[in-house]
Amino acid sequence: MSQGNTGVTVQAVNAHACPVREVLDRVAGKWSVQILVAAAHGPIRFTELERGIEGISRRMLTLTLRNLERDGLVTRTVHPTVPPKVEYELTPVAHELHDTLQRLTDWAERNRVYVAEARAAYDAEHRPESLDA
Amino acid sequence: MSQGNTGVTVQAVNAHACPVREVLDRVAGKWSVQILVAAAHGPIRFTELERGIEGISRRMLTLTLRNLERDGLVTRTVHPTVPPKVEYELTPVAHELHDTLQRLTDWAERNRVYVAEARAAYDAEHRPESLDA
DNA sequence: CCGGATCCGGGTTGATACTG
DNA sequence: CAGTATCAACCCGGATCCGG
Repeated sequence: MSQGNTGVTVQAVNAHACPVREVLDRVAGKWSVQILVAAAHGPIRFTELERGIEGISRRMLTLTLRNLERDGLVTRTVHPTVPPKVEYELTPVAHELHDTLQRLTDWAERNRVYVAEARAAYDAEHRPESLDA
Repeated sequence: MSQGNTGVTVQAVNAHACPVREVLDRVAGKWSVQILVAAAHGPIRFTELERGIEGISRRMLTLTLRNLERDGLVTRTVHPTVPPKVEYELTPVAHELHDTLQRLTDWAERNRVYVAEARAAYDAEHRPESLDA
């Protein structure tokens, strides 16, 4: 448990800087946000998440879920039925975060093309991938 | 320039998922946000940033600045003076982002202790680091 | 003062196989 | 169904040296 493979987040030791990084580090994981979004509608099962996120591995799903649970963003409920059944649900705090995340989404939506164009222009200028000749 | 060390961002190929990840990937870099914050007040010089962020290396500062510029979030202005002088400034779009980021900060501030406690509780429960005995 | 280039370690992710 | 364990690969980030 010391050779780097225990968590999914980045939040190393730089949270001291500013609270912005603190929250970003918490959701900076590759899948955290998607899980938060997927579970926003209500309780959802492990397999449901796995099939709904498309591209995530069992390992990453478990790991990310663990961290989310650790931070008090999701609750884990085990139903001791014959075929095991575990449901994950967002906590109120997580719902607040999800709400805030949507504002970021708005920004992304609004400026998506702007950024894409800026990037294309920059690449055309600095990355001689295809010049006119 | 081919063995992985060309950029600072994460934005690999998973931006297709949702716009949330798209924006998060863009600022998920370890220093992006801090630079955005530091430059929010107005034009700022390279060295100013370097000394103001505390802990960032020249390399990372340059790299992050490049990506920010590439995405159209900052502008780079070179003053051909005797000692070179380069100033960076946020674009309007970046200012919007910065504004949105502050909402996230609010969330972080409000729930900082909650998360910390949740984490402590979880660790105490699942990580036998120090039991009562 | 500003920045590029290379070397190199460490953390995070992914694939796969195994278990209750 | 829900997870865990191991192995390997990849990318990010830091240190340092060199150039304008």
